[in-house]
Amino acid sequence: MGNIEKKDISMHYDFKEIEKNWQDFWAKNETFKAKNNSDKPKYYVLDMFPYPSGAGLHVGHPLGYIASDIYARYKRHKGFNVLHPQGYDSFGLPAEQYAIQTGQHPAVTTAANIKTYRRQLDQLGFSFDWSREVRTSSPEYYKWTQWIFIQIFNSWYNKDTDKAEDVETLIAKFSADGNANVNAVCDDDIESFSAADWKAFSDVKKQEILLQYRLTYLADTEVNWCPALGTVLANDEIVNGVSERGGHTVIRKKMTQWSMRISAYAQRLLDGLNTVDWPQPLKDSQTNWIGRSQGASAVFNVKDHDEKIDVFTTRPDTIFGVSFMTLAPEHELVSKITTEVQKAEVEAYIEATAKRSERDRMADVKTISGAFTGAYAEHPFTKEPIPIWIGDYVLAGYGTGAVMSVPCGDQRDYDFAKHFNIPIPNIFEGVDISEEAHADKDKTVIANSDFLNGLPYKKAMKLAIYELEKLGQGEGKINYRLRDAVFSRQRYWGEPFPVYYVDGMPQMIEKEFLPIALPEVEKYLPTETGEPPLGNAEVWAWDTVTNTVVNNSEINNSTVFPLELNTMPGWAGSSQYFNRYMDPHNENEIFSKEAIDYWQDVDLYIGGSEHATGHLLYSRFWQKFMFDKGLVPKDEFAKKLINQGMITGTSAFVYKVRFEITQADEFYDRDEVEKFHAELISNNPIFISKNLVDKLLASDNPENFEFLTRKVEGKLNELEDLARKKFPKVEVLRVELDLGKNFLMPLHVKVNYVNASDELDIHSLKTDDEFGEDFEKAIFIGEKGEIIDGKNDVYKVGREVEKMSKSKYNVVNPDAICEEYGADSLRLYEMFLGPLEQSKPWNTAGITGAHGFLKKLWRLYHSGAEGAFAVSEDEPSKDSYKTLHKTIKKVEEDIENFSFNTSVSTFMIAVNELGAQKCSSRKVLEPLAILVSPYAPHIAEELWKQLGHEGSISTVDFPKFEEKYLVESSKEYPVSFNGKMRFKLELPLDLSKDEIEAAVMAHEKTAQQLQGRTPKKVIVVPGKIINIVG
RNA sequence: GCUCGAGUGGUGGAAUUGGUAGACACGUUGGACUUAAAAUCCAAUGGACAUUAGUCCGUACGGGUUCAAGUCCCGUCUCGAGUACCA
Repeated sequence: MGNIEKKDISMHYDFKEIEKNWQDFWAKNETFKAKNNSDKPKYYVLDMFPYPSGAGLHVGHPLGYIASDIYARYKRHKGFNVLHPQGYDSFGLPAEQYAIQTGQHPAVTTAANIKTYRRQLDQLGFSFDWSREVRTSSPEYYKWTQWIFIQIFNSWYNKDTDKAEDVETLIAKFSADGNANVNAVCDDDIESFSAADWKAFSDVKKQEILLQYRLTYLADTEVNWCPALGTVLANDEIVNGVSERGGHTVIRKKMTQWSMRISAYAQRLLDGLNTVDWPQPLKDSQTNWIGRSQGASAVFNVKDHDEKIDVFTTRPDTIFGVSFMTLAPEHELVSKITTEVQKAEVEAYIEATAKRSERDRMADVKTISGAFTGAYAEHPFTKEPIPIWIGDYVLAGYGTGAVMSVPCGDQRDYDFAKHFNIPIPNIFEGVDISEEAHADKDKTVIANSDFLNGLPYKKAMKLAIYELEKLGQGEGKINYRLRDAVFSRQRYWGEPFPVYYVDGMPQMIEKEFLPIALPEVEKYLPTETGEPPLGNAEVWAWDTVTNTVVNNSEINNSTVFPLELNTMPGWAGSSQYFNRYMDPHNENEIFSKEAIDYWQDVDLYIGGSEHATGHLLYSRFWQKFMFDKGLVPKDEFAKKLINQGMITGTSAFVYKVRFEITQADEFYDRDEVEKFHAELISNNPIFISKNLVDKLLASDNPENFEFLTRKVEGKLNELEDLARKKFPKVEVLRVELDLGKNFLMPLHVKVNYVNASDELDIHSLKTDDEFGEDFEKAIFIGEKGEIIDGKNDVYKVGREVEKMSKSKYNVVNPDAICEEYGADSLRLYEMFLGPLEQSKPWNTAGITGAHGFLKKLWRLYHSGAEGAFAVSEDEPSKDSYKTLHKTIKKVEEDIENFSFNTSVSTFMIAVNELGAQKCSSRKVLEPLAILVSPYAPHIAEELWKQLGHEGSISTVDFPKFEEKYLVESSKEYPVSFNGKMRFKLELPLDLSKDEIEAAVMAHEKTAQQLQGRTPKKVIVVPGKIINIVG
């Protein structure tokens, strides 16, 4: 052998060599390391934090990363100091579930997964500043998550200043005036106390009271408990009444949990949406989630009791239509007011509703159920008695958990009243309510309502509130659907709380002793006594003398105390990571003032829309909190946000024909015969090609089936022989095609065995490691109807767009694409597929277009002998200049508009044109390389180097567009007759309207079109179009 | 049910203010090169009729505005996403 010819890199487009070289170069030179100070303006481009899953990336995942990378690279060319970091949201359920099953420590699996992720990200050529990488599961990082938790704990929300303040200011108020004049967001059931009371309270009592005000607090809450996962879930982690992860049942349960008082920020979270450039659907879903509604609270006294029922209503104008009250079954008054007679019924009802899971409750919304308490409330105006019911259509968690039921104006109240035969008084003028409630507000006039008679909705509403306030039995009120967020998880693989307990009261650990590291445990399941997994830790107690974590055996509750056993939820680590990236290795502060003052906020944030009501809401909440504390300069962390669409898969199907065996089975054991048949059929499948499928489905012409039967006769006979050998005593034994209704069975096959023409590689399928055996004896009938044997025919698969998933065998791994076509091709193709925000199907076949483009691009710079690098110093032709500047203009506009798909087309057009022009001028090819560089950075760097430049292309100035190269002297006008384009006419652009009209009318084709008619009108839009009407 | 978003060739998609519908790419068909294949290059490619010149239809469907509508207005249908007893 000896001399294997070493190919000159300049000779052909060797993407493997090029991509590897430049990835090494970038890493070695830290090309994309961002400085925290610069004369350049800053720009912060961020991708949503990835969870490093075990499965690695498929081609759908990098879509957003490619877009953000293009934008980041573009901004560098435009003279910005760009921050483009990446890291891992590495706490999470999958690693823990794996740990439970295998005993493998989640840290080990997580580290391995991160390694795979990193390799996959690196091979795509992203311009991340890896020196800033963070991992939420590393103690250096979660130290600051714990620190933020402490800050939140030490804060309360002052409604007077409308911001979070230190609890010290609250304590000062308590000491001075008690709590009567404190205007705070806090628990509802707070007793009032004077300054003297406060001073007299025990220490524990004071702590208890403060907990009711803190922005994160410990309280008995109705939580969403998921028994299968063994943990509570936040509202956004439940989809359709089951857990988002795994789809497990969720039930309501009362538990002591940490909660975040996000409800304090409801209005500001709503208002902030108007200040950010985020997609409207995302804003809409946050708006819905926060669920602001304006109305009034009204107080109804309970007859023969001291109790009051506080309700929230959006329709105080309908207060005279109240004919009953409904309380949620969980409402605290229920047990107090229920009469002896009704007790049994009410208790039975409460028990029945408590048992139902969230999903059950949601599933039968239509079933009306409830019970009468026997008690009556008093109408604030008429003083009439109103029966009090309970019903599970009233939610304990919304408003006050009680409603004033106005059946004539609310469909749910109406249905409930109908079902239980409760009167339905009509308080609307001229409205028929015999069939359904009248929920319309506009054009509604109130009647039968005392002082509200004759008033329209808006006026009645104001007056009703005024009168309620006068009575001291209500006031105008705004209510939010947004609940406080449960912040405890009964899990191992999450941030430990920096909390220990003294007399049952939570105490924060001082900042200088953080982080409190996750302890080692024997097993990752809850303890036998039902405590969270940290209950298994042996070294999990806090020594207040040494300020260290010590063995549980040392707990004495005087100096050594038990630590918190819950961990923080998944969103804890991702709620401030974007700020930590600004100064990720700072050991003394979460980030320095200089860093945050320089970077300010995220300029562009790209990620999936699935985070709308989770991460993106919690992050905004924490940001606003940090803003209140003066820690960050902006109260919204991301100016612009884009949701990239999903890439779906294009599944491939083969079609199995069913066939049957008819026989007499009286000589043999039935089960045995059936088993044999089943095996015979599954071992000898017959597949028919796509067009035969279409033919058979299109008509019930029996000839098509006969044709098919003839084709497979040989095989059927062979099977019959096998069957006869096995069961010789059977005389009638026939194998034939099943021509019944479902004669076809589509089966997924791996998409990588299908080529661009949808032809199946049968040989590879049959030798597949996983499924080869299933197809070994299979017969494939091809497009022409031939049994495939070598190259006599081809088998075409059917295709269908489905979600990319392992079970559908349509997952495409970027590693394989990079291997065959290179990262630059993959990047271009992903962008070329369609608009970023839209979801679109992946089909590997199309990548040849992007790859072909790169080869053509390469050839432009390699027009020398045998493809050697060659550019000329000659002045480019006018056409080449025009092509270049047209491209600069379009690409710049496209990137600014995030329309990456159209700029790829633009590049293709440019290269096609320059190729046709035989352009090899440096003056065109140099700027072209820069234009392409954000999209296909490796090839651009290589070309830049060959053009004779030192160093990276990445910060070279973006080419400047010059209008003068596009100025034209003439235009090819489309000439339309009655709006239909008939021919084209080249005319100078400096002609006046009249001159254009004259030129067109003089044209022979015009006469031909008009055929002697006189046009009624001639429309001329100079530079655009000519339309002749007549 | 409610709230958004979208319907354009065989496929992904383009069309900037209402102004040449289908750019660009895949696929398909034919051709060149080759012993052959791959690669590459050239040509055609919305449909129907005519196969020279042309004509008609065509952006989910039905109306409307306009010299001109994929684009604007009204109504209908279909699909997708989010949300779901929120008083």
